[in-house]
Amino acid sequence: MNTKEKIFDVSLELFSKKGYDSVSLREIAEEVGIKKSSIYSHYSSKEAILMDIFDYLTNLFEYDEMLNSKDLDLNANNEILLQNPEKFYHKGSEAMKEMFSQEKNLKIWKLLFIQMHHNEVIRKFFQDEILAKPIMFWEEFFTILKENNIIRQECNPKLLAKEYYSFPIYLILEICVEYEDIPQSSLEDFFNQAEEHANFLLDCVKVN
Amino acid sequence: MNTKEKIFDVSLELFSKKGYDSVSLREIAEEVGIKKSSIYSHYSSKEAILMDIFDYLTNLFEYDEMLNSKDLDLNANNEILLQNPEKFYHKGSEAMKEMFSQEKNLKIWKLLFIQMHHNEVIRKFFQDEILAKPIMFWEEFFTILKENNIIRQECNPKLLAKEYYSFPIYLILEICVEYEDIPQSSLEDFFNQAEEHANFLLDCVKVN
DNA sequence: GTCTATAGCGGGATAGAC
DNA sequence: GTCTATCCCGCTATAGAC
Repeated sequence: MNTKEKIFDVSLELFSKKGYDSVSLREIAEEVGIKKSSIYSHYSSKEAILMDIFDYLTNLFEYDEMLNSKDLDLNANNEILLQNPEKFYHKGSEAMKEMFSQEKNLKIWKLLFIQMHHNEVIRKFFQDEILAKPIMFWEEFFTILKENNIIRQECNPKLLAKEYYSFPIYLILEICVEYEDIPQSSLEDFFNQAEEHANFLLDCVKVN
Repeated sequence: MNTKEKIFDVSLELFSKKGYDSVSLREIAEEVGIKKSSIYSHYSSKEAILMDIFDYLTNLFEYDEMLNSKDLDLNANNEILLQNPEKFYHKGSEAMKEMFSQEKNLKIWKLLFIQMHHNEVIRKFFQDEILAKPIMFWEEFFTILKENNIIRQECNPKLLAKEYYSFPIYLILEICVEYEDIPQSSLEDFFNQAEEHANFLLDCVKVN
């Protein structure tokens, strides 16, 4: 691993634990094993490191979207929906699990939680990618379930979207507040709770 | 209003917008209308201001708990529960609404959200008072409803507690991310959504 | 690319006149 | 209590030797 990659990794690690402001270049350099001025051979400024990490996040999200677009394009999967509603029914909870399957992802979430108030670009990203877009997806999801009479007609898809999504967000917040390094046991517990939530909510609203 | 109170108010305002680290004494002093060194006639350090604000929060929470203890002592209200289950049934949603009835309270939430990663004392407070204790309350709430056969026997009170509480937490997060100053219209929307959520969840689990 | 040395700045905090 | 002046410190960033 070259020095620039080390700087990147160490910075992500420290920023996600303490926040951008509280981490000094000296601290990063020490952890990497160089002097702080050497950082400027790789990055033009401290802010540039943060933005490099942020670009990485952005790409990661776009990559995930690309991967998922096949399975989660709700319109394209209408046939599956009509032929095998039960299978489609739990696609949501699987997607949610996948979202947090990597510890790295949770580290990124924590960084976003800590950093969004400081940096306008990151705040906007959080607002759009973490809050708004997922809610839109779930709303569409429940709308289709409703249209196809899989869930009860008195259900409000917009409400259900938030019912569905607020739970994992709460779990993430819980984890981020509780741990500096997220233990594996906590992740498994997280999955189980998310799964239980998905089953509960879907059972509540489905026809029959 | 005396100078110390001004410093307090200005600091709460600025800290909740930008976070403790990003606010300088110079900035606070300018807003108050004095020089930064004069702050030390009222507070021994910058940290002392934050801790003064934090003490205020702590008292506010204790005061709320005292006020609510009469109505929300679940054991003491068992009679009401048995005589008039419907009334008790919605006590929860009312308590939830009350929790955010003041704009000041939301400002405090925002401060906690921003600041909890920086300061260990505040992190602990957030973890206990904002996350753990309310969940314990709701778990007890749903346990009693279950014992008295008001909600279905297959319900898991611990899960329901999080189902119930994660929704308003999500709403608060949404508001904190979206606004510097929280507009009245957004607060009303908040109440309506919280109410809709409470009705939805309680309808889902009640017997009949 | 990495180092030492240092500039330049802004932060929190203190001393002492008024 | 408020001011001006100043101190000390740690920060980001730069210059220049190797």
